[in-house]
Amino acid sequence: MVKRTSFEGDSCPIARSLEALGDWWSLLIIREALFGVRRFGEFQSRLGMAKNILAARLRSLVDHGILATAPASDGSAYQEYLLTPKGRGTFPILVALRQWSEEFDDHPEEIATILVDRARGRPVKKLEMRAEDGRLLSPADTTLKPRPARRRSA
Amino acid sequence: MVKRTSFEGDSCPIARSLEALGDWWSLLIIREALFGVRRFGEFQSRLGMAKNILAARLRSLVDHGILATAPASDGSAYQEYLLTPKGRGTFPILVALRQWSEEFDDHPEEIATILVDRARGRPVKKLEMRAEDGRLLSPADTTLKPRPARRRSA
DNA sequence: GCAATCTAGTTTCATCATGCAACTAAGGAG
DNA sequence: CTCCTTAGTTGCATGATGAAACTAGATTGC
Repeated sequence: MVKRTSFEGDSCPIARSLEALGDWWSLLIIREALFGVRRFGEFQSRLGMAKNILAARLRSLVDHGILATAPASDGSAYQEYLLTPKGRGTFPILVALRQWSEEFDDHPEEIATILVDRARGRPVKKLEMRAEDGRLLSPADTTLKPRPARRRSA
Repeated sequence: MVKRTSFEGDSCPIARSLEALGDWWSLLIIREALFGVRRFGEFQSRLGMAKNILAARLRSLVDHGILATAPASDGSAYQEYLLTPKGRGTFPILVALRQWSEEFDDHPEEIATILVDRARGRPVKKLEMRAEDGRLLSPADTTLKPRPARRRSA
């Protein structure tokens, strides 16, 4: 087998996420969907990507439960693609990618938009990692533990 | 040109991040680096990837300023790959991917590890988006604004 | 000091994925 | 009924990926 390696059976949750999101287009499609884009043609024109690739990605995202198809809301007989809760759950990932670019990009002047709190128009605060009790954590303050087996009584 | 589209000139910071991180292996290499992996052979054996691909990815990550090469710390004449601050700055992205998988994966029992606060051994809190004043924000509470032009006097 | 081995790659070649362009079939507009 | 739009699929050229073989310099054993 020379095909692209799949992370589907991998036990690492990061690899498992990448299995669904880790190609060049999926996260950008989700970004558009979060902006309210629903129709095939609108994804295609806004992202400027080839239609066959878009069709393949949409199918993959539906298969992974990130998008779902529904009859078009404008009354036409076409369908639209809507984010599921799992799809909306990717929002922190997109925010993390955005903030990383804002902080470390070599040409930040080329970044066109900033994410702001709608009520105040002020930038969203940097994502931070905290312990259950609220202490701010750095990478070095964390470690990995084996996942505890699920108890039957729970 | 039929080559893979590049997001390098794109004005969206998410696309720009994906330019550096958006392939199948880069984030996993960074994950290992965060665990302290530094040497070519150790990346290769832990990730189980082809050596030519690993060499290409390491070169790309160095080019993007995410890794830097340094003489090996064990005194040998080989070199090692160390995360730069920009590389360590990807940690929230990895945490976001991990938490998304933990929350939405269809087979969570296959996930082997959980990320915990080292001091208490308790799971890290979910990343949350907050306004400058600390208010918790949902995706709908945010919007995009054009980036303000940088003032010269600043 | 020299042969054997290890490390960190590069090269080769087969296969897969991506992307453009052309094609198609069902819907809608007039 | 005819034309245009939407949402795809198909074909083909090219780039990316991966397994395996190869290589050069570093290290180790003796």
